[in-house]
Amino acid sequence: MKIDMDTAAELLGVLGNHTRLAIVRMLVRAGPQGMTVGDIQRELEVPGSTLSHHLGHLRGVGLVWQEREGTSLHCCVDYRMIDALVEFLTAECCTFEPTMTGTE
Amino acid sequence: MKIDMDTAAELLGVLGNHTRLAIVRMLVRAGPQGMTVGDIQRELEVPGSTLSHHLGHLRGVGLVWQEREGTSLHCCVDYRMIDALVEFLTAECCTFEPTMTGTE
DNA sequence: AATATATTTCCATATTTCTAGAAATACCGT
DNA sequence: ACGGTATTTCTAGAAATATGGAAATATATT
Repeated sequence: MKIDMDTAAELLGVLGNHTRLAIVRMLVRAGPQGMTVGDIQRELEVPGSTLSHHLGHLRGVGLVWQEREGTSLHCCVDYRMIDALVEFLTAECCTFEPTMTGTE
Repeated sequence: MKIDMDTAAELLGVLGNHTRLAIVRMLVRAGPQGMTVGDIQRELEVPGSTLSHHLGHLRGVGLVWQEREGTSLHCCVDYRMIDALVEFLTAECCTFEPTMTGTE
């Protein structure tokens, strides 16, 4: 997956918050089955409304998706987005040679 | 170079701004000799005070350092910081197995 | 229907960030 | 010392973000 600079800046901005980065890290570690909002809330000890707000951000940029299971919402991270961000940084910001794929 | 989550969040936040990401990308492409503030300003067409503000942020987290040459200030990106960020993302956020280096 | 649990939405407030003009500072050439 | 170019600091307004309580919504159980 290839992302442009606007998308990259957006992803970076969303991850550039302590709480949200912690959420993503937790979700990554939780593996494919993810965690419920409540699980996250208990671990992070953050009010529900605040957590929901942050999850909204993460959902908004596609880093996290949710699936209802009964009364709970399972949250899963989309690894592809993180991979895409790493790829962007590596390709665009880690070399002083113009990108070899020559997109522009 | 290994960074912790607070540092990573800080770096991500600073890079999560369109203008600043553009600056870093430009500096990376400019190579080791970097660019002057004026060069950046001409390319980005942003007021000096605004640019200076953003450069301050980048300097603050160590992503950019500056060296005076006459009346101009040469700006250079610290590749190690970007590498460190990529490493952090790869190690902490790209796998659902606990880090194999077992730091905690 | 009533209750309980899980989560979000609404709302207000506090704080930070972005932006940029104006003034100040730094350096250089004459 | 003066004038010019480069850049920062000061200042402030506007916009965005963060936070969390209270009410609303969704689902399940009895």
